[in-house]
Amino acid sequence: MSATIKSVAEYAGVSIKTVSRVINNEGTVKPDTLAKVQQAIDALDYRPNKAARDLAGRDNYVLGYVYDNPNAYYILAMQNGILKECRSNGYELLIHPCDATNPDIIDELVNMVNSARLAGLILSPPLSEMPDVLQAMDDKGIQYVRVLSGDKAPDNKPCVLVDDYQAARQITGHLLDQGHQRIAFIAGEKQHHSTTERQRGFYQALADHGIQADPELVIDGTYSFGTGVQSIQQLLALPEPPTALFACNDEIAAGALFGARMQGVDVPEALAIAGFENSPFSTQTFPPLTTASQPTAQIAQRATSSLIRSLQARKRKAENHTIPADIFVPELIVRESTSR
Amino acid sequence: MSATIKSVAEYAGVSIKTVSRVINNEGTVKPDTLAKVQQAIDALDYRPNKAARDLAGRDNYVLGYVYDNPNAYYILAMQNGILKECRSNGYELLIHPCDATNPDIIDELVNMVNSARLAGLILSPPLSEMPDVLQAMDDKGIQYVRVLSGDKAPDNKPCVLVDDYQAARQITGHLLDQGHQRIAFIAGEKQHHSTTERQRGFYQALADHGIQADPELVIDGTYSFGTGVQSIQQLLALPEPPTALFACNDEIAAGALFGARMQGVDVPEALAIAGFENSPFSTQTFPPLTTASQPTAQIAQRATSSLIRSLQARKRKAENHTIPADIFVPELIVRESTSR
DNA sequence: GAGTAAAATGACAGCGTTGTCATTATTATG
DNA sequence: CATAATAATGACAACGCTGTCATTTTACTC
Repeated sequence: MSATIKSVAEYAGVSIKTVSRVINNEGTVKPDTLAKVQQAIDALDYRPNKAARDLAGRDNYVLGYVYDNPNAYYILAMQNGILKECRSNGYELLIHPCDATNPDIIDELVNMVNSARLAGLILSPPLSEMPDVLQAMDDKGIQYVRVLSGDKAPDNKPCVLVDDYQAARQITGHLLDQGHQRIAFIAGEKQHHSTTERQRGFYQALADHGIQADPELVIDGTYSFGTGVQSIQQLLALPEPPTALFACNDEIAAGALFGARMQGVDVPEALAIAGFENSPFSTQTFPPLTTASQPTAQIAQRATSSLIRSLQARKRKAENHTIPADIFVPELIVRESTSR
Repeated sequence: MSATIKSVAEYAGVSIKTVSRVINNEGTVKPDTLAKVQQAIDALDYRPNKAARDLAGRDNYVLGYVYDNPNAYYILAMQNGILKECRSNGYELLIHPCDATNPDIIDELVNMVNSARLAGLILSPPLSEMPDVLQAMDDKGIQYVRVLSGDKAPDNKPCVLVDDYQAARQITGHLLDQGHQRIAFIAGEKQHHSTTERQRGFYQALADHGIQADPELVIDGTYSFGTGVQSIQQLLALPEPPTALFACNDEIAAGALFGARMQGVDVPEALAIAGFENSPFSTQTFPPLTTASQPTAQIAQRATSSLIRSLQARKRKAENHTIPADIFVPELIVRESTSR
């Protein structure tokens, strides 16, 4: 039988409430009392019973990860990062897949948070970028942290930023450095900020080099292999086809690579291709794809840690405890698909 | 405020204990009482409070899903299926990614089960196929359910079977029906039973048609795009190359498709290619891949339900409550990659 | 050193469920 | 039809913790 708060209290010669104060860092315990209790906790190898805490306390020590994103690798990496941080802080994770296009999505989320008594929510794109969802969470007083694309926080609510703009600028810059002048861009879903940010970075890099973007070379699509295949056909059929392509993600890039091969166009000799996201398969294409790597698990971990800290701060009524937003810049990974 | 067992009891006009009996499937409730309670539960949208159950009861209502599988789609599908069943039974899910090649894996698992007080474990390949892991679980009295490849249960401990053998036989049969005689096979990791079962099905189908398998046409590899690319080069370089290929999964098939194109070999005209698993990208290759679809989420759901039932049975001391193993046969999906 | 404010500690009632055991309704038996 | 055996239901005390509020101890003032 494992130790309970009662046995710790007896061992330390204090009341259970004092032990409770110690384990919750309430800070109103005298240093020598605290030492006694700490020692008792260590001696008995006491670990608070989560079920009892949840039942007795106001909040549950459970965080929620809500996602709707077709990219399984991304979700899993997020999940792993969140999990890691949850574990080291005694929190548990509730996973909730959902459909962001569902008109009742807001009710669904509010319901879930209430019925599972979640302490807070971790939101990734596209949910983290839906104003009405965020508004509803604010209205209901539900704590959350967002992972979103951008180079500065849109407001002062907790978020972790992924600077797709900067990374896209670097990738495009890399292509330009290789001597390319006609560079095509294939976009993903416009609802994802990542797409617009990457596109913004693309344009900025061209501007940096004094190059006027050719609208014919910019194609809208979805984050899919199919988009890559179709778009590259369209691009190669142009009177003056591009010599390089920046695809909004690796799946599009892989599709474009496939499409180019189908038309007998050599990569990278006749066409350089860069992707984004550093998906596992980006090393398995022939040639391997130049891409940008976002440390998704690390981003998730940071987001979770920031959520937990703000949760604890709120509990101690430390009102204006603002946590500065972290920014991650995906790192350029050069592989053979853009060799000279 | 969400409904409690007390409000359900009042609504149904019974005692809270009777409601408890209903939600725990204790089976000693009269049919019409049960109906009344069920209706009250539905009307009030009651969901048992996990913390209270955990605290009051002996076991925790938490299941664990332990996985080590490179295929993100598979994991996510499993997870969704498990989650669905967990939710409808008031269980929670603890996700635990791990590395099956880690020598301390067994300690890691036992530790995790104990410290999180898990009620049971859901194991998928390759963990579900590691005898020492299973042995350790048995020794420690940890309940589990396995998802594994096979056409009959290897023992009488709970499992859900995926009949890769039968499905592989069907795919190979489909290729044979198209008139192919020289059919190649590319295998995945031999540690995965799915590989050996699929290979067995392949051989059986050939034997069914009185064809002797040519060892030159059978290549060992890993479940990866790269294996596909390399293997197909090797196969096409043969004096008498195959006219059809059965790849052990879609990733290999996609690689083979890519490799064939690179060599100027048309698919399906000069080479028919079939994969396995019905991965999301199998519709996005050109041409789309013939494959076999395992309803992974459904399999996971069934496995979870079987675990939960056996957990409840054990609780009621119903000693020899054996649940027959479910068998799922993946379904053949014919697409253009094997058209005549 | 008395009086007061503030800090530290404790007593005790829940939280929502399950387990135990007592009670009541139903069925089977002679 | 009475009685025993069994099935169905209920009353109530835990489970281990936190919140509230009362009480005690300490620090500070004049």
